[in-house]
Amino acid sequence: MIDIKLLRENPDAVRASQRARGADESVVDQILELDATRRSSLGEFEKVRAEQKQVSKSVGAAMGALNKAKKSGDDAEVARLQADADKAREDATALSTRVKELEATADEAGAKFDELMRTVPNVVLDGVPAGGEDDFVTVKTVGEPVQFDFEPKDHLEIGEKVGAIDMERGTKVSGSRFYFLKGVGARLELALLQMALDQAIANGFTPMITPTLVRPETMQGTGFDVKHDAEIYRVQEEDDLYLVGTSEVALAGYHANEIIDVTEPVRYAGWSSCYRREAGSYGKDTRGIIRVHQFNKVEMFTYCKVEDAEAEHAKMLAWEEEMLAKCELSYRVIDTAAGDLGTSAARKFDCEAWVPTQGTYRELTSTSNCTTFQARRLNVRERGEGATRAVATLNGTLATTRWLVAILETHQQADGSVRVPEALRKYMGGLEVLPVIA
RNA sequence: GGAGGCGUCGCCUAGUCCGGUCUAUGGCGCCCGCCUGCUAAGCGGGUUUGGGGUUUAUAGCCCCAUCGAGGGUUCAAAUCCCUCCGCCUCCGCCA
Repeated sequence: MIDIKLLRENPDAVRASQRARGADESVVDQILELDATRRSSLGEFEKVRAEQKQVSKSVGAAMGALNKAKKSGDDAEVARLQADADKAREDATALSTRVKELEATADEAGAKFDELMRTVPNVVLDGVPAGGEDDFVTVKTVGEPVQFDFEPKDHLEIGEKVGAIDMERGTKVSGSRFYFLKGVGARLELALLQMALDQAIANGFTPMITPTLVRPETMQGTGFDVKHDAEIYRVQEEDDLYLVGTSEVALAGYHANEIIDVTEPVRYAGWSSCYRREAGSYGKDTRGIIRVHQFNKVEMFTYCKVEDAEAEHAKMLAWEEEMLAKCELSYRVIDTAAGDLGTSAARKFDCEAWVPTQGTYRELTSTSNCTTFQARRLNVRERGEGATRAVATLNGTLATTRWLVAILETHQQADGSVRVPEALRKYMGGLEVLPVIA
């Protein structure tokens, strides 16, 4: 959720952001109007409510005096006080009715306001390219696309040759886009994730193995729409739970409704399976493990002061690049255009690795600066000068199953074996080459 | 799965049976001040969070909500009723 104060004080900033995203600018004026309505109806309700409380309290006092008089047996006094009490009660009843009406009006105005506020995506940061998916800016390109003196095979063919991937049986057991990683494939993924976790720990992240089923409010707080998002798997027959598409969800929810100390950035590295329905991607990336329903990931997640967010974002990008370098991959970094940012992100950098048989760069990492947007929804705050305020949250990918695609293809050799990148060897018992077994 | 108990403003706690100065008690911790060579002790004050209003404005002041969450009953709910969430104990089942 964006900051209503920003929208009130600088509506043009929000309009500009909406324009850059290709989203509706008119919501700004609609919200300003609903905000005014909401505040005036709230004021009215509170005024009458205060009155009602006064009168109601006087009923209490009258009852007390009445009971005292009854005990002392003064009949004339009892009659008089009884009349007072009845009168007060009558007044209170009338006010109570009025309060209920005003409260209903105020609640309605508040609900309308909230509803529209929730539809507004995060305000993009200065420098984010305007436009849609194709309007990204390439920040830099690192390494050259690998050249082969033989015809390179795609990751699945290699994966099968070295006994790393079994798609056919994955499909048999669970359906399309499911797979088995076996033998060196299983080892390679664990090596990659373990290397990512070690790097994260070295950089001050606390390792976390997170829940992968979460409640609707956790999902929603992170910025996902559980009712309409076709990407989310739901477990709803007996339990109202949702399978996460990333451990970001659990890590963002971790400090929900808390006031935390972010004098220094609080960093978590989440290790989890991730689940995505991949609805609407029929026919796209159907071969191999590039687009699958279930994969594993090590994800960085930071809570920090909003002033520190951009610096932290740069660090996350650098850490992602460090991982790519260790895997000896060629890649480019893109600054995602406003219209292609998620709801929560104010800026997003993707690292895309070169995939030889596709002749293109494919996304391996994504790091988003969500500024205070997620924290406001999840109610994660810090103590500031006299008051509390929302913290900033950021996330970034350190490793995923998809990395195996780029690693297998980039480091393949003429006979179909695969050279293991130096940095990964110690995580694979010193193995230097994945040998051909089929 | 069955039966029961519990959830109070950082922590502990009074209040809940029987609704009405509860404007939620007291202690610990923490903050400010006083006192004192220093420290400790002592004394005084403060100490949930969110929202609205007032103000040039941080402050200050006024108001509303907040006793796990949400509904309900009532002039009035921490207190009575319902639903949900969480924690604990016992029994059963599975490992």
